[in-house]
Amino acid sequence: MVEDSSARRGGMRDVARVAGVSISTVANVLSRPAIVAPETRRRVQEAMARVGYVRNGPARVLRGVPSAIVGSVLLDLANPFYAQVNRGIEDRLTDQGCLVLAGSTDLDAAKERRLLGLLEEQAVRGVIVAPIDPDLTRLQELSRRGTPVVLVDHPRGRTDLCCVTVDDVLGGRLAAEHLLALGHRRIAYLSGSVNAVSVKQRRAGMFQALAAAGLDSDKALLDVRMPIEPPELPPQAIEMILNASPRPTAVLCVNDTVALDVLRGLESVGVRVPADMSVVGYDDLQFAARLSPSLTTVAQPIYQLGYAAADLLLDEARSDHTHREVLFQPSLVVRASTAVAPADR
Amino acid sequence: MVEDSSARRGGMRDVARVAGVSISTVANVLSRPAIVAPETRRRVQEAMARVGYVRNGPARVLRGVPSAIVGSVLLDLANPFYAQVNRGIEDRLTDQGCLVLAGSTDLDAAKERRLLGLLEEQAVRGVIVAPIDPDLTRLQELSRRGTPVVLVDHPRGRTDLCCVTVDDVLGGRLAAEHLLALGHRRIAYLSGSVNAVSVKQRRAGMFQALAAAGLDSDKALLDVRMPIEPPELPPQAIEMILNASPRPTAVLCVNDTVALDVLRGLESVGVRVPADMSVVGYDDLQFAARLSPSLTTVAQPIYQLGYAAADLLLDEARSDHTHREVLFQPSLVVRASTAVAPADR
DNA sequence: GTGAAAGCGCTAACAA
DNA sequence: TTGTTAGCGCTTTCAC
Repeated sequence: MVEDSSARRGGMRDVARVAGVSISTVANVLSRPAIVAPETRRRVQEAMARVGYVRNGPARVLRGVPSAIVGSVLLDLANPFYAQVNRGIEDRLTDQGCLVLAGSTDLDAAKERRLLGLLEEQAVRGVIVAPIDPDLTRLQELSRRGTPVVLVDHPRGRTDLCCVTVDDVLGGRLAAEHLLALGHRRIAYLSGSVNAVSVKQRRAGMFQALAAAGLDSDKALLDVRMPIEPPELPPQAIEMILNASPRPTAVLCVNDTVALDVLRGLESVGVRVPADMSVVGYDDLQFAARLSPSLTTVAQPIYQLGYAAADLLLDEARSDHTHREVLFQPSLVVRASTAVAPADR
Repeated sequence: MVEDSSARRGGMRDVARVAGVSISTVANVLSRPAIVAPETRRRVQEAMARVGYVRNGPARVLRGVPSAIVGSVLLDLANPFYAQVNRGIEDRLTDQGCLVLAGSTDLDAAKERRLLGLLEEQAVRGVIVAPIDPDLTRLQELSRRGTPVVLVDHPRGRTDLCCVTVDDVLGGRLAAEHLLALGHRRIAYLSGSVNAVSVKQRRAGMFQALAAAGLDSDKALLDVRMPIEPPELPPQAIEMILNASPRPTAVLCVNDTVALDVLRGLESVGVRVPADMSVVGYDDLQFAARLSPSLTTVAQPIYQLGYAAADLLLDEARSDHTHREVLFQPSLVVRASTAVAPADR
C-alpha cells in the first residue's frame, strides 16, 4: 500500500486514510491549521505530501467557495493595446491567487456572446469585458444572474455596471490644441471602423479645441474614416489626405499602429514628417518612442485600465461594494513627428 | 412562484420542477436530446429558458467530464511574440469550446511554479507552457499526475512530453549565410540573458555557416551578451559593437525589438544602415516590415507554434495519443536593413 | 481537538 | 421514454 509521489493525485480522503484521521481534520489543517494539534497537523501534512495531494478547485467552487478564475474578454489579445490591458488585469489578480481566463472577440458580437456564455458556465468570479456589442443588456443580465461584470474602455451607458474608461474628449482636445498651437489650421482625423464611442468622443474633443480657437470645425477638420483592422492601412487613406483641398498639414491617427503606417506611407511618396506634415498617434505604445521620427502621441494609461478594472472586480465581492465609474486622463506626449505648420514658416 | 428571467441562475432541479419532469430527463435533453420525446423536450427547453438555466461547469468537471479550460503559461503576454503564440493557442481551442487560462511568468521560476500549481488545482484539461525553469521534472510529474503538458518553444529534453519548437540552429545559419553572401566577414551576435537554449542554438547555426565558409568562427563572430529585458536596450551594447576591433559590419539581434533599438542607436551616432552596418532581426514581428529601413529578419511561425501546441494538447485526450515533437522551420526574410559589406564596395 | 454527515449540481448506470 | 440513485471532492455545521 505504498503511495508513489508521482502517482495520480490523491484526494482528502486518501490523505485522511494515510494520516489515520478523519476527512474533516484534513480540511481543518488546510483552512484553519491553528485549531489542529501540532502532532496531528504534522502527520496530516506528511500524508498530503505522500499521496501527492492537490486541492480540487471545481469541488470547492461547487461547494460555494468563490472561484479563483476571472474572465477577461477583450478585442484581441495579440493587439498591443489589449495585451497591455490584460497584463494590468493579470497583475492585479495574481496576488489574490486568481487566474485570468482571457479571450478575444475579434470585433465579432457572436464570439463575444459565446465567450461570455462559456465563462458564465465556468462559474467564474467575475468578468472584465471591453464590449463590442453596443447592446449591454446581456451583460447587465449576466451581472444580475450572479457573475459580476466590469467594463473596460467602454462607458457603462444605462447599466449599473462598474466601468473604467479614459477621457477621450480630453484626448482629442489635447491633440488638436497641440496642433493648433503649432499653427496648423487644417487637420485630418484618420479613424477606423472600430470603437465607435471613442472615435466619436475624440472628434468631439477636437471640435472643442477648434471652436475655442475660433475656427469653423467643419472646414478645419477633415474626417477620413476607413476600415483599418487588417495589418495594413489601405493606401487610399494617404491619398485622401494628400489630395484633399485644402490639403491638411497634420494628421491625428486613431492609434499608434495606424500612425506608423501613415509615417511609412508619407515617406514613400516623399512627404517629409514633420516638415511637410505633422503626425499624431494615439495610445503611446512602446514602439512610439522608438520610431524615427519618434511619434507625438496621446498617451493612455493602458495597463492601469486593466489594473483598475480588476480592482473593481475584486471589490464586487465585498458586502459594501457600490458600482463605480473610474475615469482616467490621457496626456499628450510631444515628440518629433509634429512641428510648426509649413505655411507658417 | 413565477420565475424571473433575470433572476439568479437556476439549476437542473429547478428546470425539472418547472417542466414537471425528473432531473435525468433534463440531463437527457442536454446531452442526448434525440432520445427525449419531442413534446417533453420542448417543455424542458421552455423551462430552461424560464429559470435562466446555465450549465455548471465545475459540477460537471467534478463528475468527470473533461474541463473546458486549458492553461497557457508563457513568458509575458504583453510581449508580441508570446501574445501571438497565445492567439494561436486560443484560436485552435476556441472551436472546441475550450477557454484559455493564460498567465505570464516574467522569467520568474517561482511564478511559473505558482501558476502551474494553481492550474493543476483547477483540474484543467491540460497546460501549454514555455518553461523558464530549466528543470522539467516538475512538468513531467504534473503530466504523470494527470494534467497533460505540452512544451512550446522549448525542447522536451529528457522528458516524454509533447513539444513544439523552431529549428534555431537553422535560423542562425540562415542569417549568417545571408550576411556572408553579402561579403560580411565580421558579425556581431547581440543576445540577451533569456532563452538560453535558443540563443545557444542560433549561435551554433552561425558557427556552422562560418565554418562552411572557411572562416575562423571565433574571430568572425563577436558575441555581445547583455541583460535586455527592460524596455530599453542598454546603450553599451551599441558601443561594444562599434568599438570592437575589428569592427563588425553586421549585427544579428536576438529579436526584432532589440533590432529596432539597434537601428535607433546606430542612427543616433551617425552610423548608416545598411550602408555602414547591416542589421538582422529575429521573429518577423508585425512592425519589422514597417520600419525604415525595413528589417531583414528571420521569420518564425509564431502563431503556428501556439496552434500546433494546442493541437497536440487536444490530441492528448485521444486514446491512441503518442507523445510527439513538432519542429518548425524558420525562414529568412530579406528586406532593406542588410546590404553588401562596406569594405567590399 | 476530532469526527460524522449533509449536500453543492451534475452524470451515468440501472430500474421501471 | 422517463425516473431513481449513487457518488465526484469538498466545506461546514454540529456532536462528541
